This record gives sequence, C-alpha cells and structure tokens, in this order.
Amino acid sequence: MVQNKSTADAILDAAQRLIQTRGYNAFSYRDIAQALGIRSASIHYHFPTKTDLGARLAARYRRLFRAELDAIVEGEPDAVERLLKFADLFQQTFEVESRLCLCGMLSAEIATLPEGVAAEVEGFFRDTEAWLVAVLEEGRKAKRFSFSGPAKEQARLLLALLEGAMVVARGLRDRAHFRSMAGNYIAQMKPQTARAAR
Amino acid sequence: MVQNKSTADAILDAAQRLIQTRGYNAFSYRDIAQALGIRSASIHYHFPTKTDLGARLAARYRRLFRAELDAIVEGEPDAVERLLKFADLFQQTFEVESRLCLCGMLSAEIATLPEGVAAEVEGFFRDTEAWLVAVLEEGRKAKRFSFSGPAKEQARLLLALLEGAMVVARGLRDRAHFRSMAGNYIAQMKPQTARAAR
DNA sequence: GTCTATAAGATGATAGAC
DNA sequence: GTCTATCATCTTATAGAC
Repeated sequence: MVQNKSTADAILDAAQRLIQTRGYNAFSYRDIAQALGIRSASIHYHFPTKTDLGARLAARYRRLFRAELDAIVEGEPDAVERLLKFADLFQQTFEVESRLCLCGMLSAEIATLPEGVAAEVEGFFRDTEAWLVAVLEEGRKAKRFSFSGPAKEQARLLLALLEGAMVVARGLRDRAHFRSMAGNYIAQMKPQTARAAR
Repeated sequence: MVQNKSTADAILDAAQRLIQTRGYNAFSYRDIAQALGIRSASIHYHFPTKTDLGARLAARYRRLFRAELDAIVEGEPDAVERLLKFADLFQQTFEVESRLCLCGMLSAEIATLPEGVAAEVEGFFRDTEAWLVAVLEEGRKAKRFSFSGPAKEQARLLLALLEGAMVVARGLRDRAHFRSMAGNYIAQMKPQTARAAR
C-alpha cells in the first residue's frame, strides 16, 4: 500500500532542503509553512520545538545515508568502485541547487545547535568514517589500492575532501567546480589502483 | 606611533570570532555589543548595516590572508615547505576554539549573504586558488613534487581538503582530529616529494 | 490535524540627547 | 562617538476554536 507522503515527512523534506541551502539558523517554521502552504502553528503539532525537528531530521538523514552506504556494499563488490559510488553520493547532492551535505552544514553551525541535533551530526560522521574504514581496509587487503598509515586517517581525509569540495565550490559559485573536483579525485585514485594492480 | 585598536577594529574582531564559531546568521549586533561592553546602537555608527559589517569584515580577512600568503612566499623558497606553511594557517585557525576559516563558514551560508559579502568570499577563494596554482606550478617545475593534470585542479583539491577537514573535525567534536588530518596530508606529500627527488 | 489569535523575546535599524 | 528610547518585523511557541 503506497501511502501518500505524510505531513510530517513533507515538513522534514522542506526543512532538509532549507538547511542544506541556507543553514539551520537561517530557516524558520514560517519558511516551511510557506513551502507547504500551511500555517506555522501546524508544524508545531508535528514537531513541538525546533530542537525536535532538527534532531529528528538529522537522525533521518543519518539513517537514510547509512542505508545508501549499505546498498553500495550490497550491490558492488569492488572496493574502488565502492569509493567512487561514495563520492557520487556527494556529487549528486551538490548537483541540486548546490546543496551541501546536511550534516556538513550542521557541522559548521554545531556550536549553535541543541545537543540532541549535534549528537546526530557526530553520529553521522562516525558512521560514515567507520564505513569508509571498512571499505579501505578490505580494498587494501584485496590489493585494489595501497595507502600508508591507518585506514582511519585515509577515511577522514576522503570525507574531508568531499565535504570541503562542496563548501569551496559554493564559495567560488561555480557549479561545475565540484564535478571536476570529484573527477580529479577519482583520477588520482585510479592510477594508484592501476599501479597496485600492475 | 602605535595607536590603540580603534572601536571599528574591535567590532570587526568580535564579529569575526562570532562568525567563525557560530556563523553569519547566528550572531547579532547585540552579541558584539556585549563582547565589547558597549551598546548595539554604537555599532551602527561604525557599520550602519550588517551588510556593511559583513562586507568590510570579509574584505579585511581576504586582504590579511593574502598578506600571509605573500609572507610565506617571501620567507620560504621551497615549494613543499610553502604548502606545509599554507596548511599550518588553517590548522592554527582551528586550534583556537575550533574556529573555521571565516570564508569557509560564509561559503556554507552563501545563499543567505548580501551580494557584497558573497563577492568578497568568492574573491578569497579565487585569490587563494591562484596562489596555490603558482606554488604548485613552480614546485612541479623545480621537481619538488609531481602531480597529474592541471595545477588548478590540484589547488582546488588541496583547498577543499583543508576547508573540509575543519568542518569534519567540528562534526566529530574532536579537536585533535584536524591536527592528525593535516599531519596525514603532510605525510602523503612528503613521500611524493621523496619519490620525485629520488 | 489545521486553523486564528496571541504572546514574549530577539533582531536590524533610526532619532535625537549628551 | 556613545548613549537612551523606540520602531517594525521576525521568531519560536502556546491556547483554544473548528
């Protein structure tokens, strides 16, 4: 039974878009209300406080992102391809309205967030880092690529690169910027793979 | 004649700190006033609107950062060392209160910024990118390191990595995180250098 | 569930005294 | 230059009708 999207989901969708484009401190219940054609008081019925909304949104984002990572592992056996698909997730996000990663934006604003929201942001980065560590270690074991030092360091480097690429591309106001950067990162990985495979 | 810091400068300092830690949309004239022990109306005398304040702050940051880059070139002839000192600038910023690069934070919020502020942010990234391109090309010519593709791509990658490292370190709420990441980046450059020098 | 009405506080900004 | 006083507006949030 395909249910119509609930109002609560529509609110989360609108809030996510607003935060990805403008930030947590630059959107209001009014903005969401206008986007959905309802009144801001109605939103309080579904999410009593902005803290509730933020925490549930971050938790949903974290959960759905984790599911996408699981889907990559399930559908793709090769470690290099897994990393490329990982990078694609960020690129696809940025393609639409130059949106940032929700948790990347919230992370920049973390000093202003209620603890319940900040905790989910931290969880998102820990989840993602752990997933990358697993992919990197498996890929190294399978000789699909080589890198020095702990996989954790490499994972953080990769994550920082993708989050940062979105920010820099925004600052330069150059939509194509991220595309070329992701492409370049890919290019820098492939030779490494080729080298290791030779 | 060493003049005491003017009120205008003190306002810019306070505003910069607030934006680096909280963001443009999370600070008010009142916050600055409280930090300086004055009234918010006094700030309007120096900066009539928040747009004025933001634009002049971003312009000052851009100018001072450019000066730091010039100082690196002047004081350090080696391209690899120049890049390491460049990375140090970001690390030093983050060391204090996990502050982000001012323009990194503004870049995330760029959709909400007045055009005068956004233009300075864009200028900051263009300046920095151009400086990196020059250092990278000179270093490649001098055989201090090697990389494939245009220097511009490499410059953007490096800039994205450092900006992103700050964001990710914030999200993980791990102050030591950035230190290790910058260290890892440095480690990944050195072998490359050693390889090229062999 | 959604609405109207309303509250209390914050915000950017201005007028005018000192 | 800095102050007090004041503003219109926005923001999160609640009460209560429908």
